[in-house]
Amino acid sequence: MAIKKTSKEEILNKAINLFKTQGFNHTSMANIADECGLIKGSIYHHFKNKDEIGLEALKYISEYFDKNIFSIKDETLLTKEKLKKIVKKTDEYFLNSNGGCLLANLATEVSNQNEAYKTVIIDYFKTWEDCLAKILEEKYPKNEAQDLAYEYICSLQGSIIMFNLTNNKKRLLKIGKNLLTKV
Amino acid sequence: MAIKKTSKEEILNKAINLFKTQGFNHTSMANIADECGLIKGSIYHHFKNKDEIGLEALKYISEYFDKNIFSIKDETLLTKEKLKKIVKKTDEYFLNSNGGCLLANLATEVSNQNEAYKTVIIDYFKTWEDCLAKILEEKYPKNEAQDLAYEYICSLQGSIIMFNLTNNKKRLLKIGKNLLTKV
Amino acid sequence: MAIKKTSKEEILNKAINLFKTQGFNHTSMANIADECGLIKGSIYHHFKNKDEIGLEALKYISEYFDKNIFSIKDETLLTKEKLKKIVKKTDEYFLNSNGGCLLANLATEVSNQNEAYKTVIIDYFKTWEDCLAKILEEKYPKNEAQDLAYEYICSLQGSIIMFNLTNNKKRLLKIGKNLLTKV
Amino acid sequence: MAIKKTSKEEILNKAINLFKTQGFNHTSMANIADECGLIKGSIYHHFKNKDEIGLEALKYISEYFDKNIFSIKDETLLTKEKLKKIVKKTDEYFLNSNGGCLLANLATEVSNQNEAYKTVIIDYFKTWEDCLAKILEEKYPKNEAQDLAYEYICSLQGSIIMFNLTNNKKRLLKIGKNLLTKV
DNA sequence: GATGAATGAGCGTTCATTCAT
DNA sequence: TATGAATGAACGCTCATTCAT
Repeated sequence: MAIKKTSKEEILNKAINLFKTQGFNHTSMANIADECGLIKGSIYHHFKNKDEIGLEALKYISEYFDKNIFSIKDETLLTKEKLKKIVKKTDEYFLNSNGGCLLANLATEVSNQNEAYKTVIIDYFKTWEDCLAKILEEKYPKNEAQDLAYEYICSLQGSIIMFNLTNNKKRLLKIGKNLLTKV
Repeated sequence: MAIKKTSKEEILNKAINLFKTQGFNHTSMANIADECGLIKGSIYHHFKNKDEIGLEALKYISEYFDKNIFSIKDETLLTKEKLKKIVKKTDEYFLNSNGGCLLANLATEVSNQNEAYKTVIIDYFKTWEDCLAKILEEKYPKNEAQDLAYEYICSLQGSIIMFNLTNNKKRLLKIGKNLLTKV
Repeated sequence: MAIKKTSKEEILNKAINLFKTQGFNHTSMANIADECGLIKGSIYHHFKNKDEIGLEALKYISEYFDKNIFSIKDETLLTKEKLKKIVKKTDEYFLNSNGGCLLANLATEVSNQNEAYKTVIIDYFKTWEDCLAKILEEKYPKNEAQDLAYEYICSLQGSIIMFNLTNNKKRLLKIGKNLLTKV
Repeated sequence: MAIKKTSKEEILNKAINLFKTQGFNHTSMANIADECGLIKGSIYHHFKNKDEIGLEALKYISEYFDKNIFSIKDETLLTKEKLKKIVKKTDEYFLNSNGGCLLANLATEVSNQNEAYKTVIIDYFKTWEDCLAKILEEKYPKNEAQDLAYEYICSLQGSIIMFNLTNNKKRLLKIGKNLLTKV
């Protein structure tokens, strides 16, 4: 025994998948452990408790967006090209994200009971909005840019819920296309 | 003993509130019973099991929308007036609905594991979309009307998630206003 | 199922026995349940948690002493007779109390971590001391009476520890005899 | 790696403190390791298992008493002086012993389940009693000397329990003073 | 219809212990 | 020797559910 069988990141990835498809409260430590080929007690070698897994899961995804998507706003591209790139990467992410957006899911399922979660989630959506607004400001006044950004994120989040129910890809992609018509 | 202390509807209402604010899986039969002044065993005189409460909760809300909001489409009013009335009632409902939209919440939390839930939820959103589309068709071609309806519902659902996080009423109301500019 | 199989008092008595012979921390809810012919979850119908069982166990014994032993101080008997009666009942109790004095045991095992326990335990020993002191005051000045009472209780408690190790009844009884030579 | 960070004796001392203040069963291997700046697995390089730590802890204290206190009986001093010296050292030990007498504590908490522990504990108290009896025999007949020794130890042990509850030093010291009045 | 007592499975967590590195 | 990762059993506790009263 005592051979290294897993890593913090692997556990996190398996947990994220389970949280998205089964919900946070319906995912047990045993479920996560199973998925990693461990027994549930072993998870505690890597995480203090279940809440910590949830919090680190939220931060993990949040950081993924920061690094891979939101950072595009600072690239030297034409307005339209920047937005196109962001929309493309965002669409790709959610089309392949079985179970939707973890941040939004946990916003509805647990953020009422967990202030630390709530803070990360609010921060994620604010950063997203600011990222898009900054690009849109190249063509729109500040307020309008912010509103457009907000409305896009809302429609996308609503659309992800619908995509989960109906699996209609076209409709999901339409939200991004709509945004691109604005620049 | 054997005094009637409660009704099915009362239990349902208390359960709906708990499901919305705490999530379905995090709400126990004991929580629901407590809220009704009963002990948990007594709930089973009214509902077969917890899943039935969830299902009837979804249907209860769905029927509320059918009767009180979606039916407006058949009233004899000008296009704009009809839409105005629907938006007003919808906004009122969600502004006062602590914890957001139960249908959308359960769509993310449990619909993956419960086909009966999923069916009701899909039907609810379809009916909603058709209701709006029917009105918008008075001014738009069929496809466009359907798209506008879908996009409004998506933005509203996304906006409800944000409202739950930030409590910003103005932004929630903006979604409806946006729709009304379209007619 | 659902037939009444036990009572709060029965659970308490079984728990007391286990706490005394195995220690509080080494007695599991499953141990207590086993002893009562229940499964561990069922215990929670009668007690909120394990700490409550411990606290009620302490109070239960404390009240037994109040009612059956300490109350003797108010009976209309000669000083010597009162003391004799108390010593006799006390000796009987501890000779048949497998595992010693729960109050003293929990004083060493858990009172450091549980203020509520500590309070009950301190109160028990104070009441005991005051009871004996009141009787001894009939023959001794106040201070001396209090000291004699205290020393008796200490020797008895020490003696109970030894009795648990060696099972020497005579030595346990000697402590009471000693006290009686004082009046 | 493989640097010597600790010694058996250091672990033992930390463990003794924890056993006395938290109880044996409530002290985990991780608690002990923490206190030593190790991780729990490392403890097993020094001790076979937790029971061995407990047993060696008991022996360690027992030997301390043998060497530093019980040995006084063989010094060339007047009876009263010998007793005085023993009482002084004993009082000092227990006044500074956070959590009381480990031997007595484990006598109540675990000796019922562990014969090896029980043997060491019984032996400790027997040696103590014999030590005092031998000195008292210089002034008293054998039986009486043994009884006085036994009663002193019992009162002291009971008094240590009370000291832990009330922190009243004076009362603890009174037990020793009492003994000294006897010679 | 309501209650109180029970059940068995499962929860998140901690435990003592093992062992390759 | 020390470490980090693992194990399996047990912990206290909660769950949805059942049913005689």
